[in-house]
Amino acid sequence: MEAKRKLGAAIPDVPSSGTSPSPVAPGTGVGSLAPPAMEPVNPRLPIAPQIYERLRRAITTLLVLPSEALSEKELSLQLGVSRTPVREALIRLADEGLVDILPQRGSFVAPIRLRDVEEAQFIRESLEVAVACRLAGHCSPRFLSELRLNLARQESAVAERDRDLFLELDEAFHRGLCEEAGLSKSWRVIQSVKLQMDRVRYLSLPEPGHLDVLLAQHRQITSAIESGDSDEAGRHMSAHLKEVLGSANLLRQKLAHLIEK
Amino acid sequence: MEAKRKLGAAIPDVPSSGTSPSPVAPGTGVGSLAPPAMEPVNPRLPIAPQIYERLRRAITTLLVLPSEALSEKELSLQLGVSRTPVREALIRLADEGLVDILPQRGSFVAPIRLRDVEEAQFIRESLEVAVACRLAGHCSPRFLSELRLNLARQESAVAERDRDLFLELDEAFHRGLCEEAGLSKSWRVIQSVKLQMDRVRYLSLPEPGHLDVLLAQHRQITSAIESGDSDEAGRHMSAHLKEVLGSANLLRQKLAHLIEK
DNA sequence: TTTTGTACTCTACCATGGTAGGATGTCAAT
DNA sequence: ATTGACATCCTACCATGGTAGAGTACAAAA
Repeated sequence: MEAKRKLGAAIPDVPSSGTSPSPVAPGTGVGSLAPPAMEPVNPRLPIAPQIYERLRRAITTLLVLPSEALSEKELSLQLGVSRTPVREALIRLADEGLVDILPQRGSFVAPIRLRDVEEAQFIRESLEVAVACRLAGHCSPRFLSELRLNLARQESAVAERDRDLFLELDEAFHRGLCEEAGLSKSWRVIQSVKLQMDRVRYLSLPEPGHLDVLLAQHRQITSAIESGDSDEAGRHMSAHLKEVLGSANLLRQKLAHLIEK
Repeated sequence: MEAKRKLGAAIPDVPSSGTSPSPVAPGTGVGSLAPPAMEPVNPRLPIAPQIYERLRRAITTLLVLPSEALSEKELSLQLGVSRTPVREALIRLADEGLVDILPQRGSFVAPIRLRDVEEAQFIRESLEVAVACRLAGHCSPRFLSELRLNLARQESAVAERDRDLFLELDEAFHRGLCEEAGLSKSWRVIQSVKLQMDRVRYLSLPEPGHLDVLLAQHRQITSAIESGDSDEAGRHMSAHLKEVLGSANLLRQKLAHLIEK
């Protein structure tokens, strides 16, 4: 049974040596200008979520750029599926603000709207501050040790300049707080609005001291939660999340061609 | 050939006027096994959103009860459309937690999960408290007068015991705060999670003094915002939103057959 | 040169048929 | 009487064809 997938691994599934040999060699130009060259889907699993995941990744990593067209037909051809699951994926992406669907005209990668990024930051901060406040002094020892382990791994990631690993651990850190508080739906909301910030974040160059600052803030948040100081936990979380957006302002001029408004 | 409906229905239905009085008495239950009997769609407008809207209303007003089956085929027959837009509507409702889609088994109205209702309340409160804090002292005079007008209309609605009108004005009140703060996406999130609370709220019988309490809280919030007292605005908003959920606990026993966990 | 009408192209959108898999009822075997 | 296998039904899911509408390019008229 290859359909069983454990939850918790942030690594996307790799259909390693898929059952069906793709008739189209990816990257060799099937006739389009700049194909995203995404991996083919696994036909044994529900297709629509796979399409969604691939498109989401392609958009947040700027593999496809804002205002680029996302044709149902073209995508279905490239991915070797019909238009229906592609359409379902596009609808969901449109719900999350990553795609603009213009009826009878086409679907396009949404521009980076600074307004939306700032509001996403507002929503995330509002929720996570409340999560931190609620969590302060109500953690299981088991969870606190997990948190400390995560922080230790963050430290080694910083030491090794492994930015991708750090971002992964960062995500696990914040998700863990929500789940320990029994607020899984809140994390879903955060994740949804965070997509708007991810594109900007992906562009922020690895400034040397930045990760150290973030790690230090993670430690402060953890300490405040552990000691049960609700206000302090909220303050540190607020400062931490403001830090993330700070990099966006630095990019404003540099990315004028990608940003709207 | 159900596609040949081009010239038939030129009658413009009223999509979201909101004031359509539902003839369903909340306490008596729907009683019969009668089908939802929803209005037919307008084929000139995009169909899928119309289906979504009708189903959302039917679920939040308990016209269809939890764990009831929502078959794509059956709904498409009842509404006179194909299964595709029905499916798209169901997917969106599943995203919002009002429908459970079990692959290859069926789609069902989600049970009222008290956990989810409480978390929806948490999310809403976190966001709206932050909105109120941000808004305090930063309102245009024009908006404040609008707010006062809304409060006056609320007062007359309370005087006339018009609960539906009050709920409508209540929604406009909270939405207005978000929009004045330039946080339209936040309102979308609030609206999305509020769906979980709406089913419970729809069941709360009209206790005589309840609307007066809510109105008084609206006034307190407005005053705090007007005077620029951020903390006070947040506190009043928090108390106000906690009040809404309070009725849920009263219903816990009464609705055990509708509520899960 | 500017404006307008028109044919064409491309798109999302919907209808509809086919398919795989879970659920259930029936019947035989123990 | 209980249990197991099997046949049937029903479901979501996907593939695919058709349709109307918005953009666009070009030609004709002012």
